[in-house]
Amino acid sequence: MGYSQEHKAETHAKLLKLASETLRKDGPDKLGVIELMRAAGLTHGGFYAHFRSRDDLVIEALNAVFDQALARYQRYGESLPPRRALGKFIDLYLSAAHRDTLSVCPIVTLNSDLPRQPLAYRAAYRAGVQKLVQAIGLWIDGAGLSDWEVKAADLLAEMAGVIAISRAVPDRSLSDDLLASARRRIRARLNLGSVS
Amino acid sequence: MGYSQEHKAETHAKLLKLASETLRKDGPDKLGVIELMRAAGLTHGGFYAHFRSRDDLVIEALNAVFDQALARYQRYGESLPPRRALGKFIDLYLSAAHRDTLSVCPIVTLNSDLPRQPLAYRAAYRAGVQKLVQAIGLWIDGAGLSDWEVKAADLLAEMAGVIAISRAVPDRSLSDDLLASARRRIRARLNLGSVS
DNA sequence: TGTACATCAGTGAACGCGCGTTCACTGATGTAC
DNA sequence: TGTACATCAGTGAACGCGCGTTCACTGATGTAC
Repeated sequence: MGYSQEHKAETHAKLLKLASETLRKDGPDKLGVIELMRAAGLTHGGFYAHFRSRDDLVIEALNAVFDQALARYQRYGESLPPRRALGKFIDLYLSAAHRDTLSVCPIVTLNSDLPRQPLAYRAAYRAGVQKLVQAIGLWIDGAGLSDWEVKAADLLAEMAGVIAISRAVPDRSLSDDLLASARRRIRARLNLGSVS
Repeated sequence: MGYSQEHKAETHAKLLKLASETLRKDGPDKLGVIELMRAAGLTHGGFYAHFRSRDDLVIEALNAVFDQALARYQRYGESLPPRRALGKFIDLYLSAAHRDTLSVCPIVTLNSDLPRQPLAYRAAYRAGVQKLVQAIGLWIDGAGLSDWEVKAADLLAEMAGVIAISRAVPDRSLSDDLLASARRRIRARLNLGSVS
């Protein structure tokens, strides 16, 4: 074999990493085969040694994007008790830094695109959302609150909405107020106190 | 003139109506010149008698979509005092019907696409969001609540987020609970009572 | 009132371009003897 | 250890396709006389 199995796996991983970045930044429609291979320093024909089709790539990248988000969020709460973890997660999610960094939470980046995409993409998206809901739900449940599933979905919904609007609102100080007000309100609702 | 001025204006209006429907349903990237003209029963070449470019079309359609939403929301509250208007708006927005009807609120439909679009599109989008915030703010202010601008932006953010997540959540009954819980919470927050 | 002309919304072939995919190939390396 | 062969990741030209845009045109109708 001209290339070892590890070499192929490495290339596949590199492609997936690049693809997930593009997906987060530019959405599923802009994730192109030729551009991806160029970014990886390869030529487009080689793509089909790694993925059966562009559709397969998008689905793998969707899964990767949610797995990355999940890992990041879990790192936020590492070695913290559930209430503290939840508070930290909320503060980081609703920070000006998150608002100003495109492409962080896949829900914010993909929520309006995905309902228009093919069924297979939507299934991957929904599975990703569910994984996030369940991870956040663990903290909520651990904090002794009831109805963790509804509360977790609610929390993600509200925070994603706030980030989306905070990016669209023309007035910077209104945008900052929006984030601060949402942080306060959500913390109060979940009995988290005002500072982590 | 082979065609009267009114005829041209009518065709322009028809194109804009079709374009805004496509924009709401399929997003800015899927709003195509050829498809639009075909839908209007015309051939693609004639497009340039009505719009200077596809970009101009998208921007006009963005404005139209927000104007339509604004008009619809204002119709909800017609001849109602502000508190009642606000309550009705919230109930209709967070209804299962809205969740199951794609393409109603432009914020839900466009929020993740728009940040990736050209500057001119984003400007139109932001202007539209601002118009909605101000219209909702009028009700909030009229209901005697402080900080109407933050509260209005907040309200739109949360409701748009809830609709987005309620569409992505695989479990139907969780999705319904999500809507009901958001309605209750938002009504309570704005002192609107539990029934309109 | 009747005729010649100008206007311009709409036509449809053609353009360049980028896309996803195919395919005959290359050539470095692992395997068989 | 040395040689012949098989493998297969990656190459790059080519494909069909749909896109936005251009452009010479058509022909129904308003205007000028």
